[in-house]
Amino acid sequence: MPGRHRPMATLATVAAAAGVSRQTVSNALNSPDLLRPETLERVQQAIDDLGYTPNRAARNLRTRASHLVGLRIEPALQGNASGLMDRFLHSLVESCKEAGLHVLLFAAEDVNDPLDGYDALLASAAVDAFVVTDTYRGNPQAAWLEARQVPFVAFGRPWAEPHAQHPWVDVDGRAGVGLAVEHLADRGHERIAWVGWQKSSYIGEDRRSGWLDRMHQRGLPTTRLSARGEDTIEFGRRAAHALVEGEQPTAFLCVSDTVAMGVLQAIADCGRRPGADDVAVVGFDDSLAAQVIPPGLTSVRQPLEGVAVEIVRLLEDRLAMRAVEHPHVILAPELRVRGTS
Amino acid sequence: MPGRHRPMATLATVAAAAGVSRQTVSNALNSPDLLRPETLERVQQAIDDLGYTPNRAARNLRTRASHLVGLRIEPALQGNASGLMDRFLHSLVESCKEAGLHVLLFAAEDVNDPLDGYDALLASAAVDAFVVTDTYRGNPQAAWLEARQVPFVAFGRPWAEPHAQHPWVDVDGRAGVGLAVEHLADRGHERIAWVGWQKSSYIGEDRRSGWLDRMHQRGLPTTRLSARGEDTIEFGRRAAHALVEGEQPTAFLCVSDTVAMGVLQAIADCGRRPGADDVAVVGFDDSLAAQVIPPGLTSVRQPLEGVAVEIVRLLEDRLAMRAVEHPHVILAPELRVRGTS
DNA sequence: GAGGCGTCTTGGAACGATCCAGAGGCTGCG
DNA sequence: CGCAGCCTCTGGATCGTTCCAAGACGCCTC
Repeated sequence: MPGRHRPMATLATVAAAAGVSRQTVSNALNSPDLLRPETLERVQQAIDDLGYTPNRAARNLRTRASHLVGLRIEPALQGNASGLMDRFLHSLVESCKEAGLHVLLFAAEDVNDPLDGYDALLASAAVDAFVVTDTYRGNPQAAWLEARQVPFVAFGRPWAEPHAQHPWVDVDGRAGVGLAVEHLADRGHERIAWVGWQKSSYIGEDRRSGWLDRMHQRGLPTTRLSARGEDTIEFGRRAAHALVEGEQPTAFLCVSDTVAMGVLQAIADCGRRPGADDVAVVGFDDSLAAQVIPPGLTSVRQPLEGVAVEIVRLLEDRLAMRAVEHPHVILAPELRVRGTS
Repeated sequence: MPGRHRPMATLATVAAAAGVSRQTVSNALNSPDLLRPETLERVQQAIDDLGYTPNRAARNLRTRASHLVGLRIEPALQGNASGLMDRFLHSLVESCKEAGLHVLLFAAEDVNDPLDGYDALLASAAVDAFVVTDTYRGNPQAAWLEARQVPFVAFGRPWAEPHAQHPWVDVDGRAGVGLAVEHLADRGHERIAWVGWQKSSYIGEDRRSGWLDRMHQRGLPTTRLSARGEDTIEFGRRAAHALVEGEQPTAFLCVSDTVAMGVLQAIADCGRRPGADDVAVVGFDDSLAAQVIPPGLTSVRQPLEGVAVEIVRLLEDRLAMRAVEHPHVILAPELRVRGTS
């Protein structure tokens, strides 16, 4: 690194300038109430004059804390995750800032190993904690991190082990879909179809249960109104065509915006226009595409800003070693109503 | 931070275990060729046995380098930037990993101050370098950072000062649009309209020049075939309607996917189908929406992976204080052909 | 066999902060 | 007046690594 114009000020420099000892300067920063006001001001003056900022590395070494939070960045998925991650990341960085933390991104050597990458950062004490995001495919990370007593918070429930004790924050997909059912039913729709993911997807089944339960609650039919498949446009299209040939639903509730795009195509194939012509479509994720496609896709929006806030809150508890009784937060999404419904 | 099960191994621990001095262990890691093979192996064995990893903070303190690269994350924009950032970030993290660097995200207190946030990280020696991304609105950061001799690389040319000497990497928007003109002309289109951003946008004018020049080169008309406005769907729609009423272009070349979405809507308004019906549309950015909207929007794709690689390469030069003669890289985008053309 | 050289190894110092124990001045109480 | 106790401030030690200068050792040469 090229040298600075002035040699960087240190505690000792400031101490000399203020005519006090190093420790006094340190106290001025970390426990100002220990100083006599007069001394404090003198030290402050010296700090300002010299433009002093504590050296991170030295502080980290001594306090054994880096105030960095590691986040493993997953390969950009083609579909739904893209765009979501953007929003989440920004909120997370913002929330971390409030807490005096920074976000350190890292990537795995081996993408398929969900543990890869964590170890290295941990062993070198480069980060204090982690935010774990890809819990949807099981969460070996949680067990691994917990065994090592590493502070971390997961975005996403431990579906496979519902009683896991580690802190997590998640979005109530089920409630979100429930909202959508309400919305559609209020507009007079009765045959509301579900276009979802495979049974093996915990998240997919959670969202589906929101549809199923609310439909039953309102006394609406669900038989032969449900399709399941992968998260692709193509699947959405095929599923919609099949459903139309069957029970002729008037509304399609989709597990993701990607699938919803396929459904929209299928409707266009039939020469009908969603929103008008008595056909409604609702997606999930409020992706950019949902906002952009005419006439605007109604979609369930995840409160990622809130998720970030809660994650950081739990992280702070954990870092401060405050025991929290039930460190689990489920946030309700909201419905963004647009032209397709 | 909660204590580990075993107290973390240190250089001294390893040295004791291997029966050598601290320095020898350090050499085993940093300049293994200084050691006799036999000694090296013994040390290696001890390192493996104890699961030793050098402590980052201590190393940072001693070497005055953090191997962290700061990236200021901007508020998620509604439009084109979203999704792009995702792709870029991932590539950057990946490239940084190759170089032994990590990416540290930070946010500004005051979003409107382009310098905010850099100072704090710099003064505390938390990062070694920066990647600066928002050069499109002028780049006071570049001047500021350069004055402080801080290593950094910009993503985006210094439009306002073309001869600035700091390293930067950019995408050749002009060439990308040129590609699109070729593509459309090859398909027989002659009246190809430009739907772009305001004259005040450097990037917008750069892209437009690609259209203008290539059109002239091929002897195609451009008068009354150009519209300029803001980056919204609504503008795209209005502009397309106006153009259709005028010169009746058969193809629309758009400065962004967002604008292109508006153009697509306008075409649908007229009851025609892009791709079929002799109307073509091309966008810019290859956003998620472009991939998802039927029948697929042809779009210019920025080589963000390549951008990240080049940025890190320049960053390494800079960090190693290697003088590079002309530290500027312009990468060519490619055209993703889809249904709309 | 002494001197010189190269290879390998060593202990001490330094990076810049915080922790710790204790010194000095002041007040208040017996 | 003496002493405990509080407040304020100090100097030394420490975190774990790398830099530095010098020591130990073996080998070659004269």
